[in-house]
Amino acid sequence: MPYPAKLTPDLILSEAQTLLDNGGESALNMRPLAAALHVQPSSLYRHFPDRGALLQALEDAASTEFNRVLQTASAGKASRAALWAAAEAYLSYARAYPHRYGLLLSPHAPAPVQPGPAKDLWNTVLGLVSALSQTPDDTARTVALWAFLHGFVVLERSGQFGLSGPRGGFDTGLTALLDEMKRVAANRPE
Amino acid sequence: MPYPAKLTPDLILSEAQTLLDNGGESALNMRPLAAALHVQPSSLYRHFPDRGALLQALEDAASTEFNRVLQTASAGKASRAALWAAAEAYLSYARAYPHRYGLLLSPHAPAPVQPGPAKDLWNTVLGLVSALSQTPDDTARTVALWAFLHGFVVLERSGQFGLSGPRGGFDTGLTALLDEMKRVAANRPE
DNA sequence: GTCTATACTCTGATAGAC
DNA sequence: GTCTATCAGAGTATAGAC
Repeated sequence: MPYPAKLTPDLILSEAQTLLDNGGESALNMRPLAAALHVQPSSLYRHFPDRGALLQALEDAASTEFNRVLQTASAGKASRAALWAAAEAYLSYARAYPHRYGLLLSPHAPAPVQPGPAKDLWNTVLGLVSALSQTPDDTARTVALWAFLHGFVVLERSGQFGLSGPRGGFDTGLTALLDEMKRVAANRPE
Repeated sequence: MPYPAKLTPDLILSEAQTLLDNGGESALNMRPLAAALHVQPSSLYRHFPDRGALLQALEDAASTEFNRVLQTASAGKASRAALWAAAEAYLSYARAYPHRYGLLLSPHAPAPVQPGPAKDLWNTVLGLVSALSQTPDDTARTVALWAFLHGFVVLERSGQFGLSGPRGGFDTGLTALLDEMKRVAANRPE
């Protein structure tokens, strides 16, 4: 009484996504994945050359998805509101899908210098920041904002804050960074 | 012709520190550690009950060391200069000892809510921030600054920035956060 | 294209001789 | 207090039957 038992890349990826979401990268192993698909581990290798290929596929999907989330959140808003909304969406996504988010900034993740989904994601934030600061290609402020957002996500997740403080820290820090961008824009046409 | 061959907790910790610094937590394993000490793996268990105890000892040492570094860097400076110096020291330490730093913010690290070395570290930064913002127990701004610093460290390390931008992002972001603290202080006696 | 069976390497940890 | 020997488990990946 074999189950559907027909393996396709998409079916494998779907189950792999579930394992990733539940237990993180370290829980995405070939044996449990095969078990969840009612298949022997060796069968997976007919569809993906190795575990790394599986992770890469999930990583690309997460980059694309995350990028779309940020764009949707900021679409049609004025520059400061757009960036604020994107920042909120950033936080929400990282909370909702911590392990997908973790995949995006894993050590082996390709730097966003090379074309690809990660680069697209970078460009989305770069565009929002540059619009607010009215500074073309404002990498410095993009880096600063991204560092703040990522650091907040990581610290919050690791429980390094107590129970108080985190949310206030987010609003305070974000306000400080966005206000500075706005201030620069005001002084720019000088 | 056995080597010094006498095992002490400090000797073990010293070698463990080397392994950690070279390859991170995942490189700190009992077999390589024993080999480096010219000893059999089982011998280590006479001095440490398990691997976790070893990691905990290294983590406490790193917290204490890091705290001392920040205090030394900021000692005797005016509030803004003190905080800026501490931030620079934070970055330098994380760059110089990435794996010790990584231990401090590992998922299993105790939240700085409980007394201990981690709490002391938190209090150091909290004190510097509160002095500048002239806001007692200013957890929100401490969280914001810490998030920024940690995020910057992580992103820089993972190569997520290109070759340009990082350093400018650090100065820009730090300036924005510290200026806001100073501004709040100015408006406080109101 | 899935199966059985297995090779290989790594991990932490323990029992008991000396 | 270090040793030999071993347990028990994890992991990725491959060969070859069907």
